[in-house]
Amino acid sequence: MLGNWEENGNSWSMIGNTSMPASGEVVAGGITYNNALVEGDGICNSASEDEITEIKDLLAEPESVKISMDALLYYNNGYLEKCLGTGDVLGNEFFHYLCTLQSDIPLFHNDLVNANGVREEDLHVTGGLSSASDELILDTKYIARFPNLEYTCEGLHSVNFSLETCSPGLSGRVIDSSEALDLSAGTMNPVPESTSDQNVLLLDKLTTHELQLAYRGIFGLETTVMDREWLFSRISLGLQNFITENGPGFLERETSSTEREDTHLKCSNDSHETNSSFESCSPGLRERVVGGAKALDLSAGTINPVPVSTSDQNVLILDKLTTHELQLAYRGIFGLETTVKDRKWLFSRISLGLQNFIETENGPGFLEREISSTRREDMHLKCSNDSHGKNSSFESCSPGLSERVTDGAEAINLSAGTINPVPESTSDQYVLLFDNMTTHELHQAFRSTFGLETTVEDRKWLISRISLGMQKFIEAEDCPGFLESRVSSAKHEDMHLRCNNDSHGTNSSKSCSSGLSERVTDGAETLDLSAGTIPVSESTSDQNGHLLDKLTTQELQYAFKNTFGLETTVKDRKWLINRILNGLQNFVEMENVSGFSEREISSTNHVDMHLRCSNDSLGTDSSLVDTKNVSGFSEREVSSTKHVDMHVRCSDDSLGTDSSFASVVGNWAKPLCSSQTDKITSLDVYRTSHSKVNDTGLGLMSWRNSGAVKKRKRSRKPTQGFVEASDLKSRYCIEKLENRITSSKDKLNELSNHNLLNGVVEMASNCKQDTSGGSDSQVTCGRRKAKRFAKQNTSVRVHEHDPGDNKNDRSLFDPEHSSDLESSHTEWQDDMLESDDCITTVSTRKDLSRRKNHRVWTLSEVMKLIEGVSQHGVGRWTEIKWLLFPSSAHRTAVDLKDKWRNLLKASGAKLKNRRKDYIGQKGSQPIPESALKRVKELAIIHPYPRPCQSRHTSSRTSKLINTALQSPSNHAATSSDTTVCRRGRTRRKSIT
DNA sequence: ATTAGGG
DNA sequence: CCCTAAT
Repeated sequence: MLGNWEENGNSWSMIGNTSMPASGEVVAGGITYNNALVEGDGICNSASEDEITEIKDLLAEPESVKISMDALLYYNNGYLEKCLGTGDVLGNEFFHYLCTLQSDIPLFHNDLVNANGVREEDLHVTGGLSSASDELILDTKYIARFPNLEYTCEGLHSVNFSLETCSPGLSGRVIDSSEALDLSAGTMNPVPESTSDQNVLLLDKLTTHELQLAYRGIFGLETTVMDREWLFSRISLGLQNFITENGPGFLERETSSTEREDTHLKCSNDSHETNSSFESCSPGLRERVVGGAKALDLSAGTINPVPVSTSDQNVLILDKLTTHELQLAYRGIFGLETTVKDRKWLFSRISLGLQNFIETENGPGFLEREISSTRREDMHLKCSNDSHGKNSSFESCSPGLSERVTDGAEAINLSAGTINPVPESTSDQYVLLFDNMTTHELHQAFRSTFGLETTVEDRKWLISRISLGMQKFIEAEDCPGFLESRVSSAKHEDMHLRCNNDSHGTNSSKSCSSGLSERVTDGAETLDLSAGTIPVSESTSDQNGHLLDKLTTQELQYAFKNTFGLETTVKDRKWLINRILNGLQNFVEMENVSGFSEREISSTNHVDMHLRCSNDSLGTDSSLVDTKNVSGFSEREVSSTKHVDMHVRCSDDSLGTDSSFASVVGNWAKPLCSSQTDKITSLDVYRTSHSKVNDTGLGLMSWRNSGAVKKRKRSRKPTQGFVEASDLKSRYCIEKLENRITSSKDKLNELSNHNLLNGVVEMASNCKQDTSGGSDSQVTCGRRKAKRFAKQNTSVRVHEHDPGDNKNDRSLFDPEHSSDLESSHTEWQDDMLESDDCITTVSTRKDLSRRKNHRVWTLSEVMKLIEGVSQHGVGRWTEIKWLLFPSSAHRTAVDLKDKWRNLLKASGAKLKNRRKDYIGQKGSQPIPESALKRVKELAIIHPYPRPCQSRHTSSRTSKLINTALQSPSNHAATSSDTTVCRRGRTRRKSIT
């Protein structure tokens, strides 16, 4: 025993270096730590007394219980299918396992850096445990019991690699310069082909849940996103970052540790051909901010609407993190410690950070993945057709980057194919410039760039970050002035930095401005943030900048605060304008790409926008925009009562015609005169309107400025339908908002002086015309139209809708909401193509109160349900609904439950009186045998009704044990097992 | 508010 | 899919 110590109530004990049995590649001379706790994401920690006790108790159990330890490990490592009865523990609780950890270096706790410069956090198994310790997890023989102490996981030595190689700082750690990544040069993507290829393949083989775990391992964030592509891309990003941070060796280690070299990976470069055409995805996308004074055109043709499901989930994820975890995430992303407690601020920063990764570090390929991650396979987005299947490879995103060498002269090439080609000359000089700066100067530059203090000493990191930041400046600004000012501030006037717009102007201005127009309302101006492509086009920034130019410095500061949530005292107008433009740009992009910002926005302001655009099969673009609760945008600190909830959706018809976009954003920034005060409550106004739009795809912008807005207090709760109609977060926000509004009118008035929002937009909408629709769809469509019409003509009435109406009346809003409010692609598709047309009114209108809304379950829905059950277990219907059907207004938790019940019947899994002749009902879509089989399996793993939750869940472990005991065997659930498991409601009932 | 279960 | 009881 080398020593014990305590920290924060946790005790660490360092024991001798001999207790770890050799098993392959044991680290020579390693030190073995007892009672190390390895968290699910691979972070090592010391075990608390309780945890040690729990594990000890567990080990004291009879042999028969040992399986639960396996289950624990499986669970911890994401092999859910091997983890029995995880239903009860699948919440958000993590389980840790206690182990003996071996390291060849002393290990300290709490971020202390030891003599070797290895911090605890660098023990992180970067690939996620699932890949890092396969053998440990897969083979329980590695779980051996040691006579005198705790569980020892021999396999853990595999974790050691991260000890050896993960490095806190780049500077001293890049070993082989020939291989090393030079952050100053390109920052991104000098990923060796082989590496990324293998990586991708590797990822490909992981289950979705494993991907989620990998995600967690990398980002330290829990994710429930099911979309594999999304996960791929995120994980890839994360790995990419680790590469840059930890040196190139990482991936190889990662790869080899998985022992999956067998597959060859090929990187197809085909995809980058299509990278460039973001604008083709959404040629006319635009968003409008409307309001008292200005219209904000946030349109970004670029980034396509990310399905709300994703962003919802992201938001939920972030939401579930503690503030401290958010701070950690922040650190992970920005490399900066933060003590900011403001969750919203953290949200936004983290979101921005992720966004930046998307934009600048990974190139268009990522975005394509984003797009593809929407699962809108049927959208026929031109821009992603060919490529998203190949999103796997980094180099396809940035062909040639891998060849880049890392000498400073190579410069920062962030262009990654198509995004923002920075003239090399510029970036070259850039890098040289930075190289000549002192660390302190870099700190200053960093501060000026990001508005954040940093104490990071790593020059390369700083340079890369600053470069990234400057890159954004370059994009957003017409330029030279900015760079020059930077230069001079860095006392390097001798170097001329030039921003050669020519080199990238091509892809920006033209495509960006398609359809852009400056809107003037009420003598106000439009802030046009639109950018057809990622880079902020000149025209864009010109326009916006122009607009911003007219603001006073103070107003700019105010806008800055609204945008970033940061107070600034910077007087430099240009800086402010740039930052604001960038920020707004980020908002747009984030909104569309990652959706993270939704949280940020929604938690403060409330603009609930639902944009939909679809093309009919005749090729005529039609658009529908439904705006709800357009109330505000910006000004978080002051108000915190606004909510912006934007959902942009776009779809193309099967003919692949371009989709058009329309959007609305609330008012922005300009203070209202006090007479407009009450208009701040415009969020209470819920108006929609329709109009047909031609294939300009842009023509549907119509809005009312605040003066035209009818104000109305929402005196009642919205109908259920309305509430349901909004997807989860907006729902929450709405409710919150309502509360706040009613409770703090005064504050609102005050706010209105600051003016946040007051616009209401009416958007034209056009019911999708379904040529394929027979009479059925016509009926449906007609119904929908009727509803919309009703809505249109009674916009405000929506709120007056008597909540006491028959519940079924929610259908009045349902379709609207389900199609307009959802942005989940899948959902939308379901709605538009399936559900909508499949809604059948069973009874005639005579029996309105009794009518039955029958929506045929689509196969995709069924699959989602199955996936949901497998993930969350039976009985967590709400959870499943939120996570997998986040935007389906129909498909309530009850529906899911019912459907599952039916699936059980159909699958032949025994549920009560199973009728074999159930089989498929005619008319309904046949469920593939494989799916039914899956259901059957799940029925075994997750007995239905699910077992009652153990009452005594005092400890996580015991909870898990209970769970494991309830389903003793995953390998072969015997009938007796099942019986044991079946102590659900049925049984209780029989007892009663 | 959510779930189980009957209809 | 609806409804209700139970929690």
